[in-house]
Amino acid sequence: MSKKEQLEALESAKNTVIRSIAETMDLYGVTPSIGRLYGTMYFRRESMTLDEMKDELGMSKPSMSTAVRALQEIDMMKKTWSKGSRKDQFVSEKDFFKFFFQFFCKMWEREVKINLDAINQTRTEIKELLKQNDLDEEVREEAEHSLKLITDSTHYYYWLEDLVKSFHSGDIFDLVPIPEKETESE
Amino acid sequence: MSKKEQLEALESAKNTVIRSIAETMDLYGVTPSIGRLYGTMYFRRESMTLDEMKDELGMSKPSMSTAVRALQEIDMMKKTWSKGSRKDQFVSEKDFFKFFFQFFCKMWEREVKINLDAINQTRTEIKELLKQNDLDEEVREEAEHSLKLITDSTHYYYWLEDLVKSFHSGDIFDLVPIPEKETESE
DNA sequence: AAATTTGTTAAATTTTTTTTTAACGTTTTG
DNA sequence: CAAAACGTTAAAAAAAAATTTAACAAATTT
Repeated sequence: MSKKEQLEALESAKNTVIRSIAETMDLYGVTPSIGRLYGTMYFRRESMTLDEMKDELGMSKPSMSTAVRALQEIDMMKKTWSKGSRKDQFVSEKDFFKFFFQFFCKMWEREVKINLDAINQTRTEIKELLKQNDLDEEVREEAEHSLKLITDSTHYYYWLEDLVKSFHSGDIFDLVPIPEKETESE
Repeated sequence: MSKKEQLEALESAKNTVIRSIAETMDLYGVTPSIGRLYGTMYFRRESMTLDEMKDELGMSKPSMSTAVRALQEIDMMKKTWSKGSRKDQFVSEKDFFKFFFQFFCKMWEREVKINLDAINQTRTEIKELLKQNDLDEEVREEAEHSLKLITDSTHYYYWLEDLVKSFHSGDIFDLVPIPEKETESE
């Protein structure tokens, strides 16, 4: 078996994982191309430049530029200080735990903030409406139902906030411990 | 203030929350239209038919049909047995806790399964390659690196599996308790 | 059994998103 | 300081996704 064939066998084996990573990354809101880029870089020890990426994936440089930015936004890629080269260098985040916590905390915090803001505003408005003394009975009943519904839902958002805290603090590992190594990330 | 104006004020107040729900639901992989449908139905006490939905949102019936299916897939909507009507009736899931657990458990289980399957296959292939006695040194080193990388990553997937278990069992509530009511869901 | 209702699938259209090519501004190098 | 390299933005093209209209199949009613 020639060296070339050996390399091809290795590449083929790695591609299975690259594809599965790209496939499941749709859950993190990235496109298949971006997922493929991450999967490719996941196996790299050294950093890559935009030009290397575009050659590797057979895509344009602006696409790589935007893909890299998208991956940086969800903390799956970091710009690393270029040694000799004047080009930007990037490395993939290989610690899935780190990624997991950063991603979901950010996601849930956004969900809590946007919805609690809206709920608070709506609650104020409904309470204002309920003050009206000429309020139609049907409207009042409807308004009270809506008010109760969103007020109840705040419990969920507060709970989500607490969950994020337990992720940030690392308390989650008391409940679900990490089997071995990789504990000392971040 | 006329009854009509009162109703409009209430609708306007509710719309703030409907919009915020629709906005954050992109995190759950649904389109804005589907998010708006869910937000609309969230405030409804009674079930809705496809025709009522299409009138309410000003969209076509096939769109409602597919939207409802998408929401059912992420457990945000249920078909409810029609009383008098022969049309299908649907109600939104209003318990966000229930939704949260069903959604993320399903999501994470899928991620674990797809990636562990791929990793196992790739591990077998790389180990097979490493058995070759005429293996080029550079290829061997590269193969061993890849093998170590994916083997380490299994710890993450096993941990994710455990996390899902603690969600399913309810153990998560020992760590992050629910403030008040809504505890007895599912 | 014919006609109607209901939900879904199929095809066509529209809209949105992704990707590329071209152009630009900044920095570096000679 | 001119020329080249680099990353990004802008505009155009291509691809993908969402939406609608049309057609269909199953069930129900008359």
